[in-house]
Amino acid sequence: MTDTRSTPPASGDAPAATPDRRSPVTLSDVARASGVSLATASRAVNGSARKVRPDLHARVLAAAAQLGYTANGPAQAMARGRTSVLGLVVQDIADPYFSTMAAGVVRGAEQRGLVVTIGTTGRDPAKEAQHVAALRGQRASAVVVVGSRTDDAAVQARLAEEVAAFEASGGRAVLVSQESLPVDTVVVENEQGAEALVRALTERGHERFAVLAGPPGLLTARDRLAGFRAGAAAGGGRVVDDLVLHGDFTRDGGHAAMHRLLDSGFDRGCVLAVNDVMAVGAMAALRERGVDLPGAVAVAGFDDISTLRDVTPALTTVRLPLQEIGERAVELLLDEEGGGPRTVRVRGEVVLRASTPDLRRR
Amino acid sequence: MTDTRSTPPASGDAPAATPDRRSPVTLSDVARASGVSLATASRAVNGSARKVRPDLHARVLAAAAQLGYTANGPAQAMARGRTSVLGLVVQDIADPYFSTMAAGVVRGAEQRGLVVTIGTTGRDPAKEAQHVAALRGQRASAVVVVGSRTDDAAVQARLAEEVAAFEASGGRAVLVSQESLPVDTVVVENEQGAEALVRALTERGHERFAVLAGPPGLLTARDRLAGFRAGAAAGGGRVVDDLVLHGDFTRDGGHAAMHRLLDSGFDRGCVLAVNDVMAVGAMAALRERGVDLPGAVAVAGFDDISTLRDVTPALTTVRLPLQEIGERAVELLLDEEGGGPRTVRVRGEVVLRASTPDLRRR
DNA sequence: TATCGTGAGGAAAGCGCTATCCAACCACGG
DNA sequence: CCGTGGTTGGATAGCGCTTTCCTCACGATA
Repeated sequence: MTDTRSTPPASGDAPAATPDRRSPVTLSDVARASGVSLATASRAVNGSARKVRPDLHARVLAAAAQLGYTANGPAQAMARGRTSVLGLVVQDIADPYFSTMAAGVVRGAEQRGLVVTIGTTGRDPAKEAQHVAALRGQRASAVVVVGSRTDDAAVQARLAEEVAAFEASGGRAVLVSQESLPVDTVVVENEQGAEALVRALTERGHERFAVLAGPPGLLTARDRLAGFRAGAAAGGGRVVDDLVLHGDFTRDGGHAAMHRLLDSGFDRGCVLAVNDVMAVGAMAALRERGVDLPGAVAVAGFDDISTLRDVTPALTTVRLPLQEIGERAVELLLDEEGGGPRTVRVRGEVVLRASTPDLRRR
Repeated sequence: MTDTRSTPPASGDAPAATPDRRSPVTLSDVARASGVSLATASRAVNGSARKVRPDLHARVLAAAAQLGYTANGPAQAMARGRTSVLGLVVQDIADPYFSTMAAGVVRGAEQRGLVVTIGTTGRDPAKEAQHVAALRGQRASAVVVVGSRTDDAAVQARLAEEVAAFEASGGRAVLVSQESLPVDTVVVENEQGAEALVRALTERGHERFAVLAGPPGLLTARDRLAGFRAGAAAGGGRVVDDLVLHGDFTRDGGHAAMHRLLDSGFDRGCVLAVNDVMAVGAMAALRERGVDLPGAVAVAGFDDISTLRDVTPALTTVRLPLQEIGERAVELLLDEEGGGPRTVRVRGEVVLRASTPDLRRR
């Protein structure tokens, strides 16, 4: 197995390239110019398994640089039967959760000479499978799906089917966050993180918890909710069922849910949001209603989105190494597969900040 | 490797497609299965200029569906001489400024059946040209470079050269934010927006302005600074030169610059940051030093990053339609070119919030 | 010196698809 | 009944590159 990637070894700073040439320079041109055969030129320009005599090798490279040769990607892809494309599928690239992860994927991919394409689903899980299918048509060599994890069995089955087809056609696939499928996966330990968060809060004297729980069908949200419950129970506190409100997984979802919670008479306790943006929405709602934050109502989130680290009061949350998750996904992609599907588990780290004051020291 | 495909011509077998087929189905398979020539199959499967008799057309489509045919992207690209890839080059996809714009580009591209690839420069302007070159090698049909706009002439020249080469090879290019090059461009009216912001602030009674100005070589930052100066002058206020501090274009850059500003004795006035993330960093610094915000020191930013809309006090800024900019760039790309390079100008809108109180009403 | 193994260059066969060119075939009009 | 366009299918020539094979030269072994 050669791991000679096709990354043009041409040093980035070619001395006198002439990229203004009109009709594209082909490898044949290079071969002709350097007086070797097409085959030799090909072997010299990319790192083939076969060796080329040093002087010829240098001559070809020089000619390539002089002519401003750039390999024709599609042609290479076709001859090889595979592109060097990594397809990334996310819900919404403007969402910091996904864009941070994407940054990790892009970094990992660029290091390895892969091009990243990005597809978005706009929170429609059915589109994930469509994107994977399209990527298969493009002969992408890898795909990373940062999933939504719904509980819609038909949708999941469709995705599983497409991912299987993708792998069957020779590509590698990694899912982030949905371990139910038989594929390499990076999972976030949502439940464990949520539980640890609430344990830390009960230690600080918080006892009465409300939850802004996100959409009912979203497994990520559900896991976090379960973790909140477990943590509360373990710490002797409790999550009152009446105080579990569902809503969108967005800032506005949190904002609306918090208003509803206040409408229902809630005016003291700790509000746990299943992600940071919802928590921030909740804080906005509390401010609008003139509630003492964090005196009367404390708030905590999940994710530790970096652009949200400067809200006031500083938000207690569970830090997820989002960028690292992206990088790990790429690693998983490129490592030789051992046996069955592997799973990388990533833990969050509880970060206590001012939005959840220590009640016992007060 | 023989490819004796045992394509079962038995039709009407199962209505469901069989995407689990191992060796990829080619157009030849479809042609054979439907009893037409390869040429006809090609014409039927994609929208060729040539017409195909309706019954044949239907038969080919049926066979394609039945066999689970997916076109081989690279092969099509090679035969056509062009892919349907739009290359997007940004500095950092985790930065909300770029990710929001990227979302606009992705949306526009997906609507038009283009695949978006994303390249990042990590704030190194020289990498922009490299990415454009690579995209040319991939025979991308379009490229959008969201630029850094440095004043490094050599770097700019290199980019101009690569973009020209890209266009010469038949692709379309659009730059965002750097109008100095002879290419279609979307420019943000930074100076105008900055001036309008400061005018609005002087109307509210602000008179003494400090500026967190970003890197000296960054033209975007420089334009905004110029706008601040113009606005202050017009409104009878002033930007004291001693109070113009340079630093990174990031949250930490703003944070550090604000600390320096406070160290220098600044303790009253309005701080203008050249972007929102710097403004937020500055607010954090003020909080750390116990400065009355916005009482003693007011703060304003630029961009109106949506995840930053919930900081306290709410940040006065200039709203930029980031997502729309991305979409406009794609439009520019696909429209038939008229004559010379076109320029789309986008204005910002001043948004006054609590971080810059109205001094006269107080 | 004759033979074999090895290493490296060259010719050429595709990769899967599009597009050009040809050949049928049709419906007319003369 | 034959000539003329106008259609539409089919054969086929590539697109630019990788990758077998094949060949040849060279040095080592007998």
